[in-house]
This record gives sequence, C-alpha cells and structure tokens, in this order.
Amino acid sequence: MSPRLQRAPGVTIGDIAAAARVSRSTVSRAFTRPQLLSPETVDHVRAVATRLGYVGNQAARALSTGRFGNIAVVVPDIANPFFPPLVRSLQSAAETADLAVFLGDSDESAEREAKLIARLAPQVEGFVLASSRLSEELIRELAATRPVVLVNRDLDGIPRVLIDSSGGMTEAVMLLKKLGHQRIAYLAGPRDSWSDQQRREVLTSAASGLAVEVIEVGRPSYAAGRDSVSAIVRSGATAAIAFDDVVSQGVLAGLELRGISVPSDFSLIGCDDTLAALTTPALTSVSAGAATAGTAAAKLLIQLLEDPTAECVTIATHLVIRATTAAVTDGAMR
Amino acid sequence: MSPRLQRAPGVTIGDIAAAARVSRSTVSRAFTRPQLLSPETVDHVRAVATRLGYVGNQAARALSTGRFGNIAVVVPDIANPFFPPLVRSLQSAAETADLAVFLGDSDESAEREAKLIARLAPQVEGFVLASSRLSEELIRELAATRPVVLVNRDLDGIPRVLIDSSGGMTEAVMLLKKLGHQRIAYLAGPRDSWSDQQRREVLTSAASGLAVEVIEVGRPSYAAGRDSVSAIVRSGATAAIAFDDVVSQGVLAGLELRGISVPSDFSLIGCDDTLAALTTPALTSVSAGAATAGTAAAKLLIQLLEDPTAECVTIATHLVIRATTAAVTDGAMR
DNA sequence: GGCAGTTCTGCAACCGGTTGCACTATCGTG
DNA sequence: CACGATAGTGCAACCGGTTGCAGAACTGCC
Repeated sequence: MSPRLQRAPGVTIGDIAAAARVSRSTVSRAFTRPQLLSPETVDHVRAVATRLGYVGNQAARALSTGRFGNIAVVVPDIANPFFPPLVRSLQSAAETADLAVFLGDSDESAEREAKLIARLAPQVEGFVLASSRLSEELIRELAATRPVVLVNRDLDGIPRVLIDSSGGMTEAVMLLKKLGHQRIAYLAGPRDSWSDQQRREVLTSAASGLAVEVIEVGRPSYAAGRDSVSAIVRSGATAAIAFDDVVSQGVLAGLELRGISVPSDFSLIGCDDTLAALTTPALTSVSAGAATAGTAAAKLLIQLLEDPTAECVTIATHLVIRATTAAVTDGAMR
Repeated sequence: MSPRLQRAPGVTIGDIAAAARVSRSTVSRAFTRPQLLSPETVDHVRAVATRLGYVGNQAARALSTGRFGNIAVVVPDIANPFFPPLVRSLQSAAETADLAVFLGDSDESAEREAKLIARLAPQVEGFVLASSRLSEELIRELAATRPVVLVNRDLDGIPRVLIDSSGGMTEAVMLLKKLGHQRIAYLAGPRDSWSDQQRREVLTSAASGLAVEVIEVGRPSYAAGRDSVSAIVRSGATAAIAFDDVVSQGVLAGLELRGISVPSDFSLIGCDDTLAALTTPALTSVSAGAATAGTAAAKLLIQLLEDPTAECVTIATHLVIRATTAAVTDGAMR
C-alpha cells in the first residue's frame, strides 16, 4: 500500500506541558486565554513553547472549537483581469484577521462551483462568492449553513458587495451627450450577470434623448468584442459603451482593422477599468474598484463571523476619461 | 465574551452509524477501505450517508491521518498577468486529485512570504512557490519539512518547474538578425529573478554579431517600461526584447508618445505571451506557457506526495510572431 | 462433529487541541 | 481565628474521524 505515514513529528502541547512541568490545559490556556493564568506561568510556558518551536495544529484546534481560521473565495475565472485585484486585496485583508484563503476557480460552471463549495465547506468559516453562477436556491441554502458574502450578485437578505455602476454609467452617457453623440451602442455582457443587468438599465434610462442600440456579445472576451464591430457599424452608432474592458479592447482591435480611428471617428468607453491605461489609445472607462470590492468583501465576512447580520455594501463608480472619447465629427462614421 | 459557539450541526459518522445500525468504524471504513466490508454493507452505509447529506469533516480526518488534502500556492503578485493562468491550471489539476488550494500573495515581499508559509504549513501537504522571493536557506529549510515545488527558481535538489526561455529567446534574436537589426536592447527585469538571469545569458550568447545594450528597468511594470523609452532611444537600438509583456506594453505606449511607430521604426518583442494578442499592434512575444507550468507544478507536487524524489521539469518556449517586428528601415530611428 | 481459516464487524484508543468543572492555595474581612 | 471569595491550576471529557486488535459468524475440510 501507500508508504506508512510517518506523522510530522510536530511539537504538541503535551511536549510543552512536560517540559514546562504544567498540565496540557495550562499550555493551551497560555495561548488562548492567558488572563486565566498567572503572568509568570504564561511567560514560562510561552518561552518553553518558543524554545521547542511549537506551532499549533490547526486541524486539532478546528476540531474542538469548530473554527478553522480559513475562508474561501470562489471566482468564475481568475484569469479574467477583473478578479486578480479583488482576490489580492481580499487575501490581504483576510491576512490581517489571521485568516487563510482558499481559492476556487469554477471555470464559469455552476456545477463546478457547487462541487468546489462542497469540498471547501467543511474547512472554512465562510465564503466569498464573486460573480457566482450558482442558482439563487443553492446560494440561499449555503448561506443558511454558514456566512456567505456575494460580490456583484444581488440577493435580498444575503450580505453582498455590489459595484454600483450607475454613477459611472451616467457620467459616461452624459459625456457622450456633451460630445454631441446622438446614437450610441451598448455592447451587452452575459444575461445572467447582475452587473450587466444593472448597466443596461442605468444606461437606457440615462440616455433619454439618445438612440441606444443594444448589441449582445455573449461571453465577454476579446474575440467577442472584435467580432461585434460589424454589428456596431451596421447600427450607425458613433460611440459605444462596452460591458467590460476586455470587450472594449477587442472592439478597439476590430475598429482598427476596419480603419476606423478612435477617438476621431468613433468613441468608446469600457467598464471595470482593469486594462484601461494599457490600451492604445488609453481607454476611457467606468472604474469599478475591484480591489475595493475585495477588501470590502473580506471585511464584511469577518464582521459576519462575529455578528450574523445581513448587510449590503455598495461601491460607487465614476468615469475615468482617457483617450478613446472625443466630440463627434461632422461626417460621423463613413 | 464571544457568543457561545453553536457548532455547525453537521452530520457525523455517529449519526450515520445510528441510522444504519452499524458501528462508527464501519461507517468510516465504508468510505476509506470498502474492500474490508461486505458490498451490501458498503452500499447500505453509503446510501444512508447520502440520504443524510454527509460530508466528512476534513479537520477530524486530518487529525487522525495527518493528511489534510490541501496544498498551497504562493505567488509574489496575483495581479501580475503571468500568475492567474498558472494558478488557474494548478487549481484545476489539484481538483482532480481532490486537493483544495490555498492562495498566498506575498506582495513581492520575502518577509510576508515567510509569514504566509508559516501560517499555511500546519494545514497543507505541500507547497508550490512560484517565483519565490525567499532566501535559498529558508526554502531548503521548508523543503526539508514537507514537499515543495518551485516554479521559475532553480535550486539544485529541490523539485522545480522551469520555463526555459532559451528556445524562444534564441528564435527572437534570430528573427531580429534576419530582419536586419544590428543594435538591440534588452530591457532587464529584477536582478533576483531566475527568469531574468536566464534570459540575459541566453540573449547575450545568442546575439553574437549584434550589439546588445542591457537596460535595467527594475520592477517590471507598465510605468517602468514607458519610462525606459528615453534610455532605449539613447542607446541607438532599432529593436528591443523586454523582460515581460507588461514592460513591453509600457514601451509601446512610450514609443507612441514619442511618435516612433512600431514596427516600421522600431521592433519590439515581449516575454511570457500574457497580453500579447491584446496590444495594438499585437505583440510579438516569447510564449512562456504559464498554464502549462501550473499544471506541471501541480502534477509534480502530487507525485511528490507519494514518492519524495526530487525532479525537475523544463518547459520549452517558442517565439510567437505578431505585428511588432519588421525589417529595419533605412534611416532606422530618427 | 470439530477445527482451522476467512470474512466481516465492533470495541476502544488515539490524533492534538479546548473547556466545564472541581480542587487547592491564598487573601481579605469581621 | 474562622470563613467566604478569588485566583490559579489540573482532571477528564469532548470534537469527529481512523485503525489495531479481537471476536463473531460462516465456510470448508478431515
């Protein structure tokens, strides 16, 4: 069979107890509730522990306390540039609360997401589900079991962090109006994305007086953006707002292929501000503060671990104007 | 104090034992060593377990077996586009071996990396350290304790996955030669990066007959790339190879600012192929196969858990030619 | 019919912590 | 000086699994 497991020969509280000539309980308390012991005892035990290189066994601790000191963050695709900053700041915030972070990548599949969650559930205190693809039912079921924080998913009664695009979207529309555009396109993202739904609504209501053409691009990707250009041209729009920056970048490439130059012939605005400064020309985009959302989600979850009260954090957005927007030219698109 | 912990009311083997009218040992064996039980018992117990929604408690299992079913991957910066694909494929491979993945982001700091590792060590079976900033000594110390796989760090005797840039770098130099460039620049990355050291060496040895100017850009970032353009111009080079794609993108922006057009006035080659297709013009780059490296690292670690034999996996690279390279023009740079 | 050999199952100890409770000094007070 | 309060420590049970060992039931064979 498998080679007989030789346990890691870790130092246990038993060893310390023996070396310090106290009981195991005392060793345990020296770390968890020092106020119950005399200061000398605490010092002594801790000194011995340090000398022996003691590191508490998390599994054993978890077993008796029911606390694991771990949380999990699940994302649909860590390779999508929206998520790394989010995960990064989340892990950083978790670290300050001495929580370790499991990462799950569901590969955009609800099924895999459910599996990951089931696998992780027995060893985490709570979950952060970012842009979850799970059904509302499953999420509520999970949330009944343990603390769950959603990011960009709006389920009443479940703590969530929502990046509210309305501010930035409204500014975006206003800017285009001011620049004289009269017919604009919205390159819409996945139907089941809360962010897309919100952006759609805000855009159409803010765009009174403008003609708005909604073009579905499906899964937001570079290729999808590039391929949507023909539809954009057909729509007669002189400007577009895209579901995210990845799509925008595809659109930029597609426009270039057709010899349509940005921003003189066509204006483009992205969302999320993940790549914005990196495109050529630099993309005007609605900042989404993924990093802020990560921190907020971590804090919310940490707070939730102490006091299970539902809450909703909203993060405001604003427009970052760069080089892909300009006044509409006379001939508009040729 | 803290609200008295109400343990998660999870189903335990005790509950199943009672419901199935067998002992706890039998329940345990139904999952871990079914060959010891009669097939009917196994079926029966499993059926009951499923009906009750049993999920094994990982902490308890870990306590008695010493196996956690978790691994950790530590990266310097998950927001750097090289790492997400790596982490993604690593987690996917780990999943098939039923291992859960902890993610640590050291924020480019050796100290934080050490802290993360200490925090995670008591609950993981092994580590994948990607582009570790840790001292050789600390890494060896850790590796003595438990399985460690390094990515892009070359420590003799420690299992590691190395992305070998020599193939792609050589092709890159050959291409530039063929295009008639005679003076090229290398935009060098962090001194303590193994990848950078390797690229430097390969480049200088492959570039016999060419003048090579090494320009240090320090921490590889968009801004660093953009700001290095003046040094490039000063060097008189007509082409450059950059440490990574992020730097390249910065260089593209910097060149544009100066009105130097790519590739007609200047040729540029990146490394890692992380953003390559997304730039304008699309970047010629040395593919690094971060995703492949992630899978390889996971497999190596999994193998290492069974059979602790040091191994080294090397991943070959090649050049992907896109639109930022062209024959040198007469006037070269103005 | 008796006995050795298998196959299956249960008992009980153990992994390494935590914690309710009991016990013993020690102290302050009347 | 007696007595209750309080502080400090230890005992032992418990968390939820795993596993060595022993015993029961069944088989086959002499």
